Amino acid sequence: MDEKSRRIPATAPAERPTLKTIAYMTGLGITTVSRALKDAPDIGSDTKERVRLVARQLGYQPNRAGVRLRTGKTNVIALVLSIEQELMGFTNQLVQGISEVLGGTQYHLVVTPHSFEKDQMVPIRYILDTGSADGVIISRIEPDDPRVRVMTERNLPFVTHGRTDMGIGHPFHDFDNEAYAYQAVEQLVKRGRKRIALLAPQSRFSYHIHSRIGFERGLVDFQATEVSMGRTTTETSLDEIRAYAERMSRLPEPPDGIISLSGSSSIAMIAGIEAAGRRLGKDVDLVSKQSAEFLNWIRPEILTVTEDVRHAGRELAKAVLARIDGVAPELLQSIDIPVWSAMGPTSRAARAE
Amino acid sequence: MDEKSRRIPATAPAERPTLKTIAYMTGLGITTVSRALKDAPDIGSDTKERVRLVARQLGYQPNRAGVRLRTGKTNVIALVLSIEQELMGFTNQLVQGISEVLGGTQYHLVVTPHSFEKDQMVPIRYILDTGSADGVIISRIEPDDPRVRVMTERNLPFVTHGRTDMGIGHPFHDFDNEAYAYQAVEQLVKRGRKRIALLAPQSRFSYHIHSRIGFERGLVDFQATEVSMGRTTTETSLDEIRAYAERMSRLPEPPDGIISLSGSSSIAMIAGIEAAGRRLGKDVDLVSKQSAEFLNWIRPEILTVTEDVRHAGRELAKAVLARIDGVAPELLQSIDIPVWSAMGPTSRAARAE
DNA sequence: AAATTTACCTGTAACGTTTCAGATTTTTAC
DNA sequence: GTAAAAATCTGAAACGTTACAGGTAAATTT
Repeated sequence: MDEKSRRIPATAPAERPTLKTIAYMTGLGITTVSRALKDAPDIGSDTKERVRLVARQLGYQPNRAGVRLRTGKTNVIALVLSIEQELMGFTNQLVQGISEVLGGTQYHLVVTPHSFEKDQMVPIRYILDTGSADGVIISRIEPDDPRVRVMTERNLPFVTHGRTDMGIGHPFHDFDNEAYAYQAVEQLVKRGRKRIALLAPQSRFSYHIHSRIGFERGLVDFQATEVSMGRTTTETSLDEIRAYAERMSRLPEPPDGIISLSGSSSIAMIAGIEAAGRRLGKDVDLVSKQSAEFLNWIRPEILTVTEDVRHAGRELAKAVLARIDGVAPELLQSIDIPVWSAMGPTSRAARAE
Repeated sequence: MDEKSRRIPATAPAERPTLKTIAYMTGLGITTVSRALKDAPDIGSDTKERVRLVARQLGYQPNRAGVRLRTGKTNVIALVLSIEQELMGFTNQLVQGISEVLGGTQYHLVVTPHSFEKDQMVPIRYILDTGSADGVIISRIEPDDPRVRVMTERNLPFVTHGRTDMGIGHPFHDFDNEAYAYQAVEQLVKRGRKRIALLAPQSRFSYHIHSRIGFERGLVDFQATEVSMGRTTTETSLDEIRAYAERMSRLPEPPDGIISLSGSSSIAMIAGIEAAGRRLGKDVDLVSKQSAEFLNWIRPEILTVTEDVRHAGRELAKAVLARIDGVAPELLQSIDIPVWSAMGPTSRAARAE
């Protein structure tokens, strides 16, 4: 009775409205309200209108736990990431792109990282066992990918950022790394380069193979030769990449063209090359893919292709949503082609030097 | 009866176990099982042991929707991000750090971006209205931040990446930008620099103020003068930063020292400085904060402080979890101090040139 | 006018969990 | 040997939702 001992303090938020609230306010049954909000055919149109009005007025939002418990629908998209992902803005862009699409829907984005390559399956199994997502987005795809196999078997909608080679028609979005590598060779040969090195990802990834194929096709078509990068990949530590690049640059016949699949690796490459006294754009040309526009700020001479990861995020999100809605996997496959950067504002800086 | 028309195909996953399953297998009541798994004091210790054994055997995981519906506990931490966040790996690192901590718990990480500064409150209100998270992590903090106010009022556990000045004791983790700016001036003066410019974030952010304070204190203590950056901030587009840096570098008395609060801005600064024909380390020194080690790969001469955003992520996650567990906000406040990079491997590259 | 159809609405049950208020058995106290 | 206390266990109810099986009244058919 005392003012201070009230259950509900003055600042308490209004109780969250439920179907019951709306049912009470409209004088209808809970079922009717539920069906009205779903635009079911057996509800009168004026009733629907009335229910919708009240629902809007109250700011009704369906309780996700209720829906999930009853129907199993989580309204969650899981983004499964390896923590070894590229540093330079990749995840950021991907998340932004996905969110752009999910923003207009009831879906939430849950980010689920896993530590090591061995644990690849852990988050997938967790999602399968607990039913904690309606759809999954994975990256760092391998040609024969166990994650793809198990999600296909268990009928969990998913999309891959990258392609597999498993004879399973699944949704994917990919960047055309084959075309990139091929065109990169072409660009280098056009600049008179003949001895070319390819810094590719680890061989287990699908895009290693794609870039190798494009690269080798390019070597043949444009008549250049390969200089080996040894065991160095884009996953190698930057220090080691730098060291390797320096050693390679001091060879009697060093490469005069280098193609890199990763922006951060390129930074280390440049350091190594220049440490050996070779000059970019003069002694050697570098072609690099990047996920954020930054290499040309540093060295305008670099030929760059910026993979639009944000766009990839949008495509991936749209694909997985469509898959959840039952669209055939074959209709949810897309590939981005490389776009070569025109020399940007920094080219002026270069000329001024 | 026909093999093909069975309800449960050979590949069907075993039904997910629930408390009911365990109750049935142990011959106990559902309540008992529930209490046993929570280690409640009114359950016999041998019963507990038995229940735990069966639960482990079955791979029992509590149904999150059930828990959430009944208790309101979501087991979700929401990371609220502005899409204008720094490009170079910031989000990535933050997410990784948070996940590292959440990985050992029942909590999931939901990433909730919002588009514009105007919409700052939208995701917060959504979370409050729908109870969709047990805790919230926000960044880009303002001295008087409406998000902090409303979450405090409504008693929603949260932690800020940055400090406020509202007289509200709330959990935060921050980088000591004041110390950074102060020490940056010191470093520059030590190198004989006297006319110093500060590229700070927009003035509405708390860390603008902190860096200004440290900067101005440094100017006084070490007897240097300021060269204005005009309206240029770390949020200005890279093109404009470059243009401003170039113009500034062509002044009759250009700055001989520049302090930058953002790694990507520094790239644009460098481009502008060099476009004007000035040389880093010779005519002008640059001090920069960065969230990933990359500036010294590019220009070894830059004095860098790398903010360990991954560590920040861990601290933020730990703080918000502790806050959920009722730990006093005042005990959940931490500040990282600047760590100046020793010249790394690239310094060799620099010397070799 | 009766039978049938149509249009519209609704109560019950269930999803998996926890809280509450007991219930039963065993132990302790006297 | 009985009363009280302690130790263990449990069913019912509720969180918010939707599927199901039906109910009622009006409109249509015959």
